[in-house]
Amino acid sequence: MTLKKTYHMKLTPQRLAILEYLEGNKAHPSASDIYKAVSEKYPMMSFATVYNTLDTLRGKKHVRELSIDSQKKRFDPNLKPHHHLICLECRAITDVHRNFALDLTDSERFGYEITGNHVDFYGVCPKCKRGRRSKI
Amino acid sequence: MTLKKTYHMKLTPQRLAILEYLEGNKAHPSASDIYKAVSEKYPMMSFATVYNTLDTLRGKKHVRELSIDSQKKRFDPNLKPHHHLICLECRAITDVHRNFALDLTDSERFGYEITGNHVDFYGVCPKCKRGRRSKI
DNA sequence: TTATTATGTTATAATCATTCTAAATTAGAA
DNA sequence: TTCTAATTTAGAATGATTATAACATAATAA
Ligand SMILES: [Mn+2]
Ligand SMILES: [Mn+2]
Ligand SMILES: [Zn+2]
Ligand SMILES: [Zn+2]
Repeated sequence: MTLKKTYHMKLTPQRLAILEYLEGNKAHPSASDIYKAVSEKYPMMSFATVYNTLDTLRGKKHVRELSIDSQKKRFDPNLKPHHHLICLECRAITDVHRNFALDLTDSERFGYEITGNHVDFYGVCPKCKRGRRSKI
Repeated sequence: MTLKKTYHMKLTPQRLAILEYLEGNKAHPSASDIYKAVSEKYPMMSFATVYNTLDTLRGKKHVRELSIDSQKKRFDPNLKPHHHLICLECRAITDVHRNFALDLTDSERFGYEITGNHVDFYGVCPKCKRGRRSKI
């Protein structure tokens, strides 16, 4: 009953499997990552259900949808406000938990009402740096 | 001859039309925005050429590709380092020219070699704020 | 200037992520 | 247990982007 109180949605086996996969997941998986992982354990799972569930979870603010990757949406179950560090070679995404005080002046605001911000740091992850060295 | 020196690529009428459209364009257009605008003047223009040209321009660092919009890539001919202010309702993108000193500590860096950063500010643009009010 | 050719353009097909549809199933309320 | 609105499913549809291969041409050099 506690899960139902938390999520405010019908708890189907499919949804529980997706939630279990997302719980504490720091990899920022895409819909197909989730489908691949979850359908191994639950082969009845449909791709549409992954999309439907992610859409419902996003609507209820249980996951954040990231547009970091222009190929596909990626999803983040970590709801604490935070930023990201992105490897330009392998597209790995790592959390940056720091509160940057980023305020715009009125003239920079252009009449917008600002509700939030997000910083992307770009670079090369340690794994890809190692890979580079071995190719020289 | 000066254009050729600037761009280091064959200058075809199609490319010149695209470059002319992008010159000073602050709207951060998508490939289809560009195709629509340019093919009005140059109806022989193919969609593939828009993609090919954008790819070439990106490779030569004459445009930046933005992944702000998860539906489609958007392109920015403004090469000065800057950040963006995004309307969550109409997806308008406005430039923010300010240099934020955003440095990560070693422990936040996770072994990454950091090459840059980009801040997205989210909010509602003045046009959409007006639209909201009239719907109340 | 003209011929040559590497490069660019085009229509079209292919691909990939995502959304839609409509029929079958089911979680949770009564 | 029964009932029903919500969910799942396979598959089709859509939309952005990329690939293909025949045709055209900008830029180079003779
Ligand atoms: Mn995260
Ligand atoms: Mn810009
Ligand atoms: Zn990497
Ligand atoms: Zn707006």
